[in-house]
Amino acid sequence: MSIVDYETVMTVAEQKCIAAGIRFTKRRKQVLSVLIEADTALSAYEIAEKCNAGNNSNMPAMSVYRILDLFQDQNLIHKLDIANKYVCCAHISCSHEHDNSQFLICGSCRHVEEISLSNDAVRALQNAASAAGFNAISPQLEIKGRCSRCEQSEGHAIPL
Amino acid sequence: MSIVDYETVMTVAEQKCIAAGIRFTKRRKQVLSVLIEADTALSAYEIAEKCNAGNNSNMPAMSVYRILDLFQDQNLIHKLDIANKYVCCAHISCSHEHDNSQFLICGSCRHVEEISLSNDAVRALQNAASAAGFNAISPQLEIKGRCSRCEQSEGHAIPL
DNA sequence: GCTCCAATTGATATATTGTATCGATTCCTT
DNA sequence: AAGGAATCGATACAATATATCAATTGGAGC
Repeated sequence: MSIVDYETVMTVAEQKCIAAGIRFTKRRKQVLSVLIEADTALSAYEIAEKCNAGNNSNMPAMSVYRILDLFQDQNLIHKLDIANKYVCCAHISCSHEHDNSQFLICGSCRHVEEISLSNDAVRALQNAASAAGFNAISPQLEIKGRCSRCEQSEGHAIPL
Repeated sequence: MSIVDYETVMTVAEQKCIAAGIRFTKRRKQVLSVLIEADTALSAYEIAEKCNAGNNSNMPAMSVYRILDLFQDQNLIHKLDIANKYVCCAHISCSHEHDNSQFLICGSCRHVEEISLSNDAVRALQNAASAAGFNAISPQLEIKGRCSRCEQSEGHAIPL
């Protein structure tokens, strides 16, 4: 994140929560705020730490997990299963709906790009899955890789 | 697994280990054996349990992790990062080399299919990655879904 | 404003997955 | 048989995640 306007995202998030009949509390604002400002994926415990950095706040990891679950239900954030980390949805403030998400995750610096695959590519995956007896596949795809920054500093020494 | 001939796989694995200058010990045979006979992905601790079921064997989880690392280096097994579970490579006894692997993972029953994507599909993914600044992507792709068996018994009630 | 109820949070315990470390043992080479 | 590397045993601990139940908060209706 950090490309998108902070205020816009917070506002849209609040509206989404209200529309869903849940509260956009101080705790929840804190968590979302941390994720918006992060430029990498964060673990639940890292989010808790950042919430507690400096302030007099005391955010237990437990609460973070609860809030993360809730935000996932609202499609405000995504969990990256291959990294056990969480990112803010890059499309919160877009007007159009996104019913699928693809992520590129840098194995070195954990930087994450949320991309959009072509319909052809998605269809090719779905066809391959169907052929193997999986008609339903997850709308979320996670691809591990190495971002150009890390590739330059590391070369090809470290395998993916 | 369990489609492929048990003996063949064990023999090939032993040869691979010898060729790599490492031993194919009793412990290692036990672990590989469990993975060959499993029809789902297993966690390290599940593997340890299965090794210890019935027998007088005492396989510590620690040893399982060590052995899993070693087998991964030899490309005999794969770790499914989105599930934190391990599967036997479906191509151990194939003669040709496999430098990439794609997995379909059933979120309900954990059944795993190791598939081969078309070159076109792989290229489409790589192009999308490059466009986002990731020139190097992992040769392993994991796709969550629901196998036809579970789809029939569950319907579409449970989201992916 | 007050009350009641549901939503939210606090607090603690515990499960699951994985890594670090170091000494003991095994096994191959010479 | 001895030396040394590979393997294993044992213990500790870190990181991620879930379960549970009591306490608190915040609105809706009176």
